[in-house]
Amino acid sequence: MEIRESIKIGDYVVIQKQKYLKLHQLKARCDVMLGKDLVNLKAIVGQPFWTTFKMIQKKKKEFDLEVASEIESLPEAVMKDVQSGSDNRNITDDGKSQLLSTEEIEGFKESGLSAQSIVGKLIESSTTFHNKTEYSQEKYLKKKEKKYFEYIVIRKPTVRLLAEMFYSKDPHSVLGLRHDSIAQILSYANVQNSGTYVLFESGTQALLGSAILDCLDDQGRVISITTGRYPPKQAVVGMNFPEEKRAKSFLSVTLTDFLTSLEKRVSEESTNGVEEAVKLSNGEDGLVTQAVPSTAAERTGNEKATLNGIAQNVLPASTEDSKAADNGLIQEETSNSKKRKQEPDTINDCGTPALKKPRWQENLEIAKDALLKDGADSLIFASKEFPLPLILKMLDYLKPSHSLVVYSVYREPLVLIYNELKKKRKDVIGLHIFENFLRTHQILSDRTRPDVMMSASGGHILVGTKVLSS
Amino acid sequence: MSFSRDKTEIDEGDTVILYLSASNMHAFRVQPTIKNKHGELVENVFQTTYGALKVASLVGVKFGSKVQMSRGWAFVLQPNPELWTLTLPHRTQIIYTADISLIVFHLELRPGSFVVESGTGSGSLTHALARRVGAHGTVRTFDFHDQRAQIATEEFAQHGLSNVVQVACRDVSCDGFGEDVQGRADAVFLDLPHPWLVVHHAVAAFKLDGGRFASFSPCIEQVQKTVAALRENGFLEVTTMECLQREILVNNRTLAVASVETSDSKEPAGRLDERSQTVASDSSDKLELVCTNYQNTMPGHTGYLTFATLPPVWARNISSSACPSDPDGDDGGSAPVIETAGL
RNA sequence: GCCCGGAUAGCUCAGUCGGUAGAGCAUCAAACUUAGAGCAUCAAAAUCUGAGGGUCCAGGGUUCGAGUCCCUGCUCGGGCG
Repeated sequence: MEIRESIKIGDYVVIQKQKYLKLHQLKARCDVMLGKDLVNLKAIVGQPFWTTFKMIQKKKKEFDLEVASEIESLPEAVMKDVQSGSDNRNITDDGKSQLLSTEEIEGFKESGLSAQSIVGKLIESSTTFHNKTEYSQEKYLKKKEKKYFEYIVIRKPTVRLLAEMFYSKDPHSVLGLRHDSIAQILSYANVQNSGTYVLFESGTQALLGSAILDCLDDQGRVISITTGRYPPKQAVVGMNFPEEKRAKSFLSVTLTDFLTSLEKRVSEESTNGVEEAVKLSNGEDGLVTQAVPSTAAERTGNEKATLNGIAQNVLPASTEDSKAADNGLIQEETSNSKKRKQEPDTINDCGTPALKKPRWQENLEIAKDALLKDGADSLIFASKEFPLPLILKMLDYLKPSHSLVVYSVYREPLVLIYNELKKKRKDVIGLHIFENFLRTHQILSDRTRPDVMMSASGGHILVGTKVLSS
Repeated sequence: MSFSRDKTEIDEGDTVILYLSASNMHAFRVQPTIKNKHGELVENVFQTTYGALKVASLVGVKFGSKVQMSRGWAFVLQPNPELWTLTLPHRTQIIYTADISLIVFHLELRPGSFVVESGTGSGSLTHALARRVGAHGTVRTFDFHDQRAQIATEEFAQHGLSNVVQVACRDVSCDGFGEDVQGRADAVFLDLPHPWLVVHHAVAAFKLDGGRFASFSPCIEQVQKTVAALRENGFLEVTTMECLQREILVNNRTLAVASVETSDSKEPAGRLDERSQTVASDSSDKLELVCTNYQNTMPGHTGYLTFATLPPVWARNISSSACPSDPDGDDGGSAPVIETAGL
C-alpha cells in the first residue's frame, strides 16, 4: 500500500522547519528564502514527501540541502551527564551568565560549526546552566534548538497545513479564518463528495474553495464567485490538484458575469414560458441596467459597484415582484457576449482560433446550467464585502432543506444578515450565529497546562436552512 | 437512503427531521404503521406540541415543505449529520458538531479514505465521517458493547450508509482492530476510556504511508498518557486542544433613553402625576436596537482533542524534530508561529 | 387506551423570531394626591415608583465523560383514537 510519491519540478511543497511552514512552488531555479536564510532546494527533486534534509551552510546565510538519515535531538545530545540544580535561589538575571560575546558566537556560526557544538559551547561558557533545574535546562535547550535548528522536512500540502500556515503567518490574510471555523463551515454546509456548492469568497486566498474542492470527487463542483477576474487562488493552486479536477470541479466565475448570465437566462425562460426548476423570485433590473464592460479589466473594476448596485435594489424593498429585464439591455448584453467570444482567451492564450470558448465562459455556462437545472446544494459566503444582497439573490437557487453558511470575521454583519433574513424571508429557518472558543494545551509530564497564548477570535458563522415557503 | 444528496422527496422508510422550532426538532422514520405494546399494527401518528401528524401523509412530500398538523405546522427536513447529532437517541454521551468538525478536518479525510473509529457510541461522529469519505470510502467502527453496536448497525442501514460504515463489536483495547483492518487506515479516531492502550494497535492499522490520528478524552490525565504513548510510537505534530462553540443570540430591543430635559424645557405639565411618568412612557425618547448576547449557560467543557501525524514507515525512525512532536512547547508568545491551533 | 409537552420565588404564569435569571399577583418601602383625626404627629384610599424573594417536582438508571441522555412516580396541560 505504500506509495512513495516523489517531488517534481512544478509541484507545490510545504517546507517545514519545526513550527515554521512555507508553501513553495518548485521551479528549475529553486532557491527559497526561509526566514533570513537562502536555501537551495535542488536536492529535494526526486525525493519522496516527508524526507528530512539537513541544511548545509555554503556561505553566510546560504544553504544547500542534504538528505538526513537521522536527526540528533539537541536536548538529548547535550544533556548527557549534565547536572541540574533543584531551584533557582542562586540564579540572578544580571545578563552576565554567558561568558561568550556576541561576536564570538556569530563567529562560530560563520565558521560552519554544527548546532550541537555551538550549543555545547554556550553551555560550557554559561555560569548558570548547571544550577538550572532540569525543566529549566530543557526549556533553555528548546530555545537554542529553535535558533540553531538545521533540519527541514518537505511535506505534501494539505488543507490543514495550508490553513495553519496562512493563519499563523497573518490571520488577516485569510479573513481570520481559523481551522476550527473552516471545519465548521464544511460541516454546516453539508459538503459531500458530490453536488454543486456555491461559494462567494474574497480575502481568503481561496482557502475555503480549496477545502471544499478537497472534499469533492468528480461528481462534485464548486462555483466560486469572485469579485475580480484574477482573484488570489493560492490555496487552490497550492494543493497540487490534478488539472482535470480543477477544470471540472472548480468553476471560477466573476460576480458580474454570473449574475448577468443568470438574469438573462431567467428572463429568457420566463418570456418563453418555460417552467424553471428553481424559481427566481426577486428580479432586480439594477443589475442589467449596469453597463456591461467589454474587457476583463473593465469588468474587474466594476465588480464592487455591482454589489452596491444590488444592495440598493434589494435592501429597501425585496418583496417587489420580478420584472423581466428590459429587452434592449438584454440584447446589448447578448451582443456583448458575442463580442467576447471573439476575443482571444486571456487565460489559455496560445493562439488558438477564436472558435474555442475561453475557460471563463465555459465555466459560466456550466455553472449557470447546474444552478438552473438542479439548484445549489449549499451556499457559502466568506468575503471582505458585505454579502447580504448576493445572499438574498442566491437563496432563490438553493435547494429546499439545504444550508446557507455565512462566515464573517466580525459579528455585526452577521447580525444584520440574521435580522434581514428573519424579517424578509419566510423561506429560511434555523438561523444561528456561532463563534468558537479554541484553546490549545501543553502536555508535558508534570507541566501540563493551557498554552499561554491563545487565538482570541476565529471569526463568526451564520447558518440557516432553506425551506419551501408556500 | 435518507441522507443521500440526490433525494428530494420523502419515501417510506426514510428518516426525516420534523422541525417545530430551532429548539424543538424530532427525528423519526416514515412508516405508515407501527406496532403497539401488544404487537398489533396500528396507524403511525406522531404527536408533538403542535398536535398530531399522520406519518403516512409525508410520503411523496418534498424535503423542506411545511406540513400541517392538528394544532399547528412544522417543516419536514432531510436529515444531515448536524441535524442527526441534535436529534439522535442517546445511548451514550455524544460528540457535538463543534468537536466533530474539528475532528473530521484534522483527520484530513478525503473521498475514498479508510477511517477507523472506536468506540461507536451513539454514532454521532460516525455520520460525519461517512459523509466525508463518501460512497467509495470506508468507515470501520468498533464498540465493545454488543447492543450499542447492534443499534448503530441498524441506524446506518436505515440511513443508507451500510456500504460505507461497517460496525463490529470488539474491545480494541485488548484485541486491536483486527487483521482485516491492518495496514489499511488513512485515519484513526479514538473515543475510549483508555486510549493510550490502543495507540500501538492504531499504528498497526495505519497504511505504511501513515496518516492522521485523533483522540477525544474528557480528562487531562487520559490526555497525558495518550500523548506519551503517541510520542513513544513515533507520532509527530502531537497537539491537544479544546473547542467550545458559543451561540450569539440576536434580539431586537427598544430601550428608553434617559431624558436630560428640565422642567422648564418641558411642555407645561397639567398635573403633578404626569411629571412622575418615566422616560419609558415618553414615546419620543425610545431607541430601537439590535442587541446581541450569549446564552445564559453553555457547556464549559466537552473533552480534549489530541491530534497527531504518523509519518510514512520509512520516515518514522528519523526522529524528526523538524516536524515537532511536542505540543506547542511553551509560551506561544515568543514562538514564531503558534503552531497548534492557536491557529 | 396510546402519544406529546410542562413542573424553580409565598401563589400564578411565560409566546413555533432558538423570549424560562423574565414577569404578574401578593408583601414591604418611598413619593405625590385626596379626605379625616390630632397638634409638629397618627392614619385611610387612589395613583405612581422602587425593593426584597430564584439554583430548577420526587426517585432511580445509563454514559470513561451529562448545564443538549433515559426510565418510573406525582401533578398539570395538549393531541390522536
